[in-house]
Amino acid sequence: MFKPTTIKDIALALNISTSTVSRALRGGYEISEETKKKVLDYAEKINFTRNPIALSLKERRSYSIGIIVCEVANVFFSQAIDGIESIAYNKGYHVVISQSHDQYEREVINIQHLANRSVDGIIISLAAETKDYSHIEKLHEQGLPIVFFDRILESMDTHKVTSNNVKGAFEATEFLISKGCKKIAHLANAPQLSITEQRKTGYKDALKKHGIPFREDYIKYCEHGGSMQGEVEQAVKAILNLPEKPDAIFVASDRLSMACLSALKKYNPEDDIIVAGFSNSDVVNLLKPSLTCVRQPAFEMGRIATEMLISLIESKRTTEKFETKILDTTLYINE
Amino acid sequence: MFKPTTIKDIALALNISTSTVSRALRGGYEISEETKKKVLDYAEKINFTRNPIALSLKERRSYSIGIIVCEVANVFFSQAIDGIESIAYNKGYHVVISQSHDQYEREVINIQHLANRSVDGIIISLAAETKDYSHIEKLHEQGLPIVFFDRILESMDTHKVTSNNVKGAFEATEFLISKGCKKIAHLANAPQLSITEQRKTGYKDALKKHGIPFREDYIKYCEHGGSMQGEVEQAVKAILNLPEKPDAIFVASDRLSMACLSALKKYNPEDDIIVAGFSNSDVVNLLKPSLTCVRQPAFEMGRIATEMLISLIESKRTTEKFETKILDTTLYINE
DNA sequence: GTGAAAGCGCTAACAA
DNA sequence: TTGTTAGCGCTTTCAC
Repeated sequence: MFKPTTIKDIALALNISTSTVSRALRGGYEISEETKKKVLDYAEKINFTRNPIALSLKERRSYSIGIIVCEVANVFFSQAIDGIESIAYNKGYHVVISQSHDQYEREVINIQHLANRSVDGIIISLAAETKDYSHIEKLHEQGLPIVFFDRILESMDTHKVTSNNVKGAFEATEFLISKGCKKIAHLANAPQLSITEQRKTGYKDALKKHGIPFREDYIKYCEHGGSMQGEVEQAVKAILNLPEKPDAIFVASDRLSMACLSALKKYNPEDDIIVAGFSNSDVVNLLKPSLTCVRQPAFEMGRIATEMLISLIESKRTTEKFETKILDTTLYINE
Repeated sequence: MFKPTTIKDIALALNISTSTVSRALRGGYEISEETKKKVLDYAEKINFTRNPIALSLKERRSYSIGIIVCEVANVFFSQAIDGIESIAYNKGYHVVISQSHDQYEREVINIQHLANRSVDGIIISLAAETKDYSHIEKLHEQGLPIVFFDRILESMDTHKVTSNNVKGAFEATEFLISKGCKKIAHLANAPQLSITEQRKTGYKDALKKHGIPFREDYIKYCEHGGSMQGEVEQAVKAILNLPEKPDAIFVASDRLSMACLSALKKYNPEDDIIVAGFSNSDVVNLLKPSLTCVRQPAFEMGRIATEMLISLIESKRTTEKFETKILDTTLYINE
């Protein structure tokens, strides 16, 4: 069996008490340089590290933060994770990643699992399916620090980080209009998501500015964020079968964008539809059909969310003022 | 502060002892149905879960497994993670993911962090940079269960899972030959990786079978697995500048494949080079230049590795017989 | 069938 | 400056 050494072993070996060892180890005040050095040297020699589990139990915190995203196989989220890690590491926190796969049930299980003090706080981007938020609200009321990013819960009073979805969507749509498109469909994420509403607003604003009438039937939603088999294909087919076939599609997410291109390749060999959409993919310049994309500052969003979370965790006062940071997107044109 | 309820609270509320509560909660023998029901109902009502940290301390195990990959933003690894999760969840284990970013230093830090009993075992795919394995060997000697997948450490006696890299590389290379290519370069990963050697072997075997002379200068290595800025571009340029310009490239990994296509698009507008390489990307059919790819059964590899690891963790006997599973790849042709 | 008590590894009063 | 002790939340002998 894997049996690590404990401070007791050190105490025994050095013939001192465990509390002395403990004090020496934690940089300690109230301890002679001599004993301290002795302990540190020995600890170094046997490659000792304190048992983080015992530490957690004692200090009632784990120095780890939980993060819940729909999936890591999504460049936006993996970049955000890198941003989160970059801060967390420096501040001595460990990062525990879990995936909801856009399913409500998985989100509930994961958050429960993380919560019960196996993490000190949570950074979350909601699952597409989630409509009921009580599992999160309950924890929040109990005092668990929670920071939202990307897909946020507007109604909850805590820190939030998003990108400027309205503006991003506006620019993408306006780009399509500038290309001469007049019949612009919108392939959207689940309607209950914050980002869906925001991106839809930007889309509508752009249409309005350019005098193009908005038509509700030009929007097709993917209730499961595109994670359900055939979901996106269905939606794209529906768009292609619209009474007046669109000449462009504005797509609301990375996953949807890729699936949309695949579907178009399959069902629209004429290749007469221009696509613009949210995507942080790094191979976007290699794609055909091509994709003009709205890029979110994912890494930066992750950084900021983590700074916010750690500040929540480490602040004694519960009366911190909460803020919502909105970061700008950039349009990356591919033709 | 976040203050979860404990069995003590339940005991107090129900006016019984903590040990009784504990017994009831864990399905217990030696307990009356009546008390058991009472406790269970109450626990249910207040949505109680046992503190996993206290449990870990007591049982000397965490019911969590650590996994170290170079990066999650890589379809092969994210699929493998999904496979790992699928088994781990069912067996009651939590999954802790960390990324080495192909850096030796990060790998060491991560594995140390995971090891000290905050996980019960580790599944690892080595970082491209890693040449010294003592950080892993030490833990292994101490009895920490370790399973390798993908990039394995041949010399360590433990369970391993890989795909049939030799065969996969052979098929990809043979495909290029079947297309009439005679000057096939090889864009390779770091030379110390197990997969690099294996894929190179398959490549050489195919050349040999078809009477094409192997030339060492046709192989370009990426020491950092492509994670270093400009690394792949350099290598591709070197390939393009070979005295006899190649008519095909066999690429050794997903990340390298994408970067290679980007570089080709930029530096080889003639588009007269056929590329085949390892990749599990799901957008591969949308790429231009196109990429014929060798797909690894990532999900399955993750599943198997996890089953192996959990069997190691749960077996009392240290004298288990170790095995190396080799799974077949499939060639996915794109033209 | 149930409770009291010890202990997992560590820290932090409190004593000495 | 150092040691003794209690306790973090839970399980598990050992009594009753």
